[in-house]
Amino acid sequence: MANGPPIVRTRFAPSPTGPLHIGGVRTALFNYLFSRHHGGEFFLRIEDTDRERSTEAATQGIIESLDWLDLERDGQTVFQSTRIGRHAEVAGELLALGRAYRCYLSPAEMAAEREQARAEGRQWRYDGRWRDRDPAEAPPGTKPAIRLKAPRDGETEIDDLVQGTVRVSNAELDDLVILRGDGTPTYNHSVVVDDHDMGITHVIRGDDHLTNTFRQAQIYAAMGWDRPQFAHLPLIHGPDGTKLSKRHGAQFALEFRAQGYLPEALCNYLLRLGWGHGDLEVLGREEAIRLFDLDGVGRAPSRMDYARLNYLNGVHIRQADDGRLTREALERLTRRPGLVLDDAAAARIRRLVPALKERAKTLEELADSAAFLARPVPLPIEPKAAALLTPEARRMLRDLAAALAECGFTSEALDAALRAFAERTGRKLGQVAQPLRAALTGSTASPGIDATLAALGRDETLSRIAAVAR
RNA sequence: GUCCCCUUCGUCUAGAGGCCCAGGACACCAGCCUUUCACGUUGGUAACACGGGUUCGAAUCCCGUAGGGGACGCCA
Repeated sequence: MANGPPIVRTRFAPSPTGPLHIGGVRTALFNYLFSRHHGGEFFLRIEDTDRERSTEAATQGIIESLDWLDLERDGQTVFQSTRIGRHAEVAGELLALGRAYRCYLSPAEMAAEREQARAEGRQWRYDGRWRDRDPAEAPPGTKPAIRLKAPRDGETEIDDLVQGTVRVSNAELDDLVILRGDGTPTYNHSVVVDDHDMGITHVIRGDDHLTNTFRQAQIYAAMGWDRPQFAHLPLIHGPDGTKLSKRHGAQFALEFRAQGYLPEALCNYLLRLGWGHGDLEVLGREEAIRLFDLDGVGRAPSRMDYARLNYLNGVHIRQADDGRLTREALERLTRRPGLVLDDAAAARIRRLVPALKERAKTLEELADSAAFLARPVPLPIEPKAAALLTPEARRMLRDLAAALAECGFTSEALDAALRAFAERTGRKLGQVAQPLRAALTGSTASPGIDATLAALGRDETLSRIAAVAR
């Protein structure tokens, strides 16, 4: 490829006013995948011009979220607040060009008019009263805002890569403020200036920005700048079709992490939510980059389906590296009371993870199912498990312990030993395995009993049996 | 209220005029596998919002209706 600017340059531009929302994650993901698919670049820009609501903690949370999801950025993070001088400069150019003007209508007056209009059931729209008025008539002491001289006739049209051609009559759009009375830029203005200066070629964002795009298009036009391509992604709703909220479940990236979702599973889920490629359901990062494009994105909003996310998380857990899963389980278990996480326990967990991961939907479940391996004797026994430990079963376990003391502790040898013991004592395998499982795990559910025994090792096994045997 | 957008199984989607009395996946139900729980596997229930056109033929094109969403700030 020759030198020169990349064909594709995208950005994710959140405002740091709270945790990164699942909708934002998907926007970031699509921007990332699109740029990577086309061999382009992906930037992060923090839109922190609202000093009141922006926080450093939120910025850190966004970065931490993106890092967790492995959405790697190019270049330095851009902080919009550092660019307000440039925003003002462009506003000045617009003024000089005669494409903008000072408006002395005070915010208080405007609010009053708006209130009045609402009371009368009308929509208030700025009438452009300061467009051609002599600034000499300005009321003293009012700091003017700068408004764009928006076209009044015709229509503004955008060719959206997802939504198709959308147009609106210019009569619907009033002269928007680009610079406030205090000299700070408004959102629509700073976005345009930054996207232009950063050389952004594709603006991929939530559908809630679609109508902003018309106003932004007018700024591009006034400055004589080329517009980037736009792609507006449909929003994500809660399972019931209403706005996703706390009562539906996790909604922030780091909440999903805390609940034990793998980043690749969340990305897989979000990718397939609102995008499809034939019958493909399970995709890793490489494949996603290879196949993703905007023409596969649907136009209708979609609902969050936690059950499906659980399924995909299970699939990715089963595909995940055992060492990684062991570390995850261990880390989660250190936060739980009543466990002894010494080297021996860690080794037991490491041995059983290959079997445990087959049945876990989340890392929390994985940790749950591994916890018994780190529990000191005597184990707490669940009621259903206790019911299996009848006097007869306890006597059987005493005899079984003798057999196990002689046995090699590999799954194969243990399986053979158990079958032999069952046959010799005239029991079905289940009649041996279930009480044994109860004694070893305190539960009625665990991986195969042979693998469980092998993971525990001889000493721990015999000690656990001794605690309940008669 | 005004403007813009959307509408295939409960959910995510495949489908770009005949391959579709609509395919896949999750969820759900039943069977199989089995030492438990999972996994896996086999089968099943289940959708083109509605009404008009256009066409030999429409889930696919057009128009209406209904429903849903978004935007209407000197917030982002």
